[in-house]
Amino acid sequence: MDIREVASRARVSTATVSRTLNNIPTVDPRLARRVWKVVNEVGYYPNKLASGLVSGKSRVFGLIVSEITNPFFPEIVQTFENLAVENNYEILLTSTVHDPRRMELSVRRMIERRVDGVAILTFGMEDSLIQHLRFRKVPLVFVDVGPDFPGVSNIKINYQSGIRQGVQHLAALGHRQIAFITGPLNLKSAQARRSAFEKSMEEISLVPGLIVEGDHTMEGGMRLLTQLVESRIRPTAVMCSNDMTAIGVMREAYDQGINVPQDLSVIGFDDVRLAQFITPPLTTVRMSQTDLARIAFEALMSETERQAALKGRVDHELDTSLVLRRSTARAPSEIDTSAD
Amino acid sequence: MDIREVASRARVSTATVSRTLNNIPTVDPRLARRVWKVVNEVGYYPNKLASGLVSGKSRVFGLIVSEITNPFFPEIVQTFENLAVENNYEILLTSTVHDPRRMELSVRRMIERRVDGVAILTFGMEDSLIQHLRFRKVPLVFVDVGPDFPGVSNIKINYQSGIRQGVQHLAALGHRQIAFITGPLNLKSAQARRSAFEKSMEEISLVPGLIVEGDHTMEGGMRLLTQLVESRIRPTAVMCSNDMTAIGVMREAYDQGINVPQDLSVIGFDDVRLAQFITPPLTTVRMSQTDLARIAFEALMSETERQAALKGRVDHELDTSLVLRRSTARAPSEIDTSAD
DNA sequence: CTCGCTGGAGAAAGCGTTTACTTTTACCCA
DNA sequence: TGGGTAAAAGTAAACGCTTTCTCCAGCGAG
Repeated sequence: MDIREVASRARVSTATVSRTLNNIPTVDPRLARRVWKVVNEVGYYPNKLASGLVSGKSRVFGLIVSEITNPFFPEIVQTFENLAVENNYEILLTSTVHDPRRMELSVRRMIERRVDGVAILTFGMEDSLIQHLRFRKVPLVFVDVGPDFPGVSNIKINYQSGIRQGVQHLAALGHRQIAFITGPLNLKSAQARRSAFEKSMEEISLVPGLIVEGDHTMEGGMRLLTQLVESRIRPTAVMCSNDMTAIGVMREAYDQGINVPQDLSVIGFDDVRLAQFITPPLTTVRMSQTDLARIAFEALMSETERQAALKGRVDHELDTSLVLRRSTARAPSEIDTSAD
Repeated sequence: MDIREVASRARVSTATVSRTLNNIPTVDPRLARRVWKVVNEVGYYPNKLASGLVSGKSRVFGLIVSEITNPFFPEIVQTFENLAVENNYEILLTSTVHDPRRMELSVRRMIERRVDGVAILTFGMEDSLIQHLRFRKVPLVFVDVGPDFPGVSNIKINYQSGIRQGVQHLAALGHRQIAFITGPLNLKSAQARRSAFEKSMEEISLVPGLIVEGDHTMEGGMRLLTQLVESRIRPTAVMCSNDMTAIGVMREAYDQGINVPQDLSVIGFDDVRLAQFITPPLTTVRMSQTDLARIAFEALMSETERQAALKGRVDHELDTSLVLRRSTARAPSEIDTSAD
């Protein structure tokens, strides 16, 4: 069943069928009705491969993530898909699983399918790969790390705001010894979070002395908690560069009989969905995944719809903010002090 | 840059280029080398829309899930994607979010993109929608609920094996009052799990008296734990129809000061990734998501490659089994008894 | 030496749309 | 009534590949 069949049954040309289906307003309503009737009767579904081929727009957006199983991404993918259906796009989901070969394959797949734009939500993408996409004038959107080129947008995360709130929240609860477990420091985003922590501490005259490098995994969190606990000055609170680390910290604390939050307050980062599911529910800095996805999608849309002439780099902002749950409490030392 | 350009630069015909790219063995190695050289030099990426159009195979598999954010699915999607890249497919991911309109859209999108097969991992798909796909001879694979038609495969889950292990594990720990929180009973899979529980209990002469209907959410688990705890006979262990319910149970137990596993043992179902992340790590019945994905993908592949003539319904089996973690322990009543 | 094969390469016909261009139709005004 | 114009419908040429079919060269056998 193709457009010609529909055309002949509706006694019109294929052009008219095409125009009808695409809601071009110049077609006579009576003809349009005839076309729609046939379309519904025979269950005609236009072939997007064909229309993409001739129109030059596939109506597919690429979405490159590092790992689909990373709890940070499902929410993003879901939101992206919601927006896609709303706007008649499909999404081509690709993961790099931290493998350079897969990264390369990702961009190859995107190009071969002729996507109309790509959101790159993974860190550490080779510049040369990006050039392949730029060379073909594919609209791009990055978070944090986008290169400074026309046609590529960038979503700037405001790490400072949320992390400051976290630090001040802890300080208000009487914590002075606040540790910070960073992410892998080759990641720009991890560096930015650490800097935000340092700055926030210094703002209120606390010294950010207890900073250790983690790796954004639960195992890392577990390992580093034991390390922190054994260190000379033992922290009463620990902030983490992401939620998985915080979850590892809490798990190890539980195993060592350290009570969260009574003995130790912990704050995460990201506000991954499962932060609500653990016990106690994790106080964390939210970087809204749905907002992130929406910004990325809309950046792609507007860049795609825009005529080639005035393509420019557009920056977007995403704020972060603390969400209070139950993994933070008054510092234990406070009580000690008052007991002295 | 298209195939003609490559052909002329390599001084061969487009047919030869096409054959070279598709590894058709009949092309002279010297010509092939010339072609590859040009392909690499100019960075030629064939247009899959065009090749899909003419060959009639898009090399895309559809994957319909209920919600991408449901912790059950990310692992499946990831595995599916891994297999897809290995075999030169793409995946068209679609979620129904429990909305009939989205379901309809899902199948429409699949058809319009001319997918080569669809894995339907969501429950309660309208039969009429499925007909649309069957009508177009799209290979289909279901889990549990596939209709009995040629060309549609079905993955049968063996709920009994894992659930029996769970029950016997609890019994061996001295539990007699074992509750079961079901899923929404309009789901076939939830019914099957309940039946498996009943049967497993009866096998060892325990009465499956404490069965309550849940909804596969954490909130449901929380609500039903309080209900169970207040009931006439209080269970010492509870098995749940899925992990989210179990997590809700554990959370509520924590809030009520009930110690897991000392006061209450809990067993989940699915072995969702985050089951390892909570405290204590959840003992649960594994239904391997990677195996499920692999079976589904391979079913689609073999059905797609198979010549139309001998298409038949193929059934596949997926086993379940208990994975021991730390949410189960000796029944508290045992201790009481021995103290008497 | 010619005939018949065979294997490899090229020519060209689509695949199912969109869209630029052409034709038809209808209407209005001189 | 005729000609001009604008709007709507139709014609047909792409889009970038695959694949069938044709062609040609080379080779062995009669």
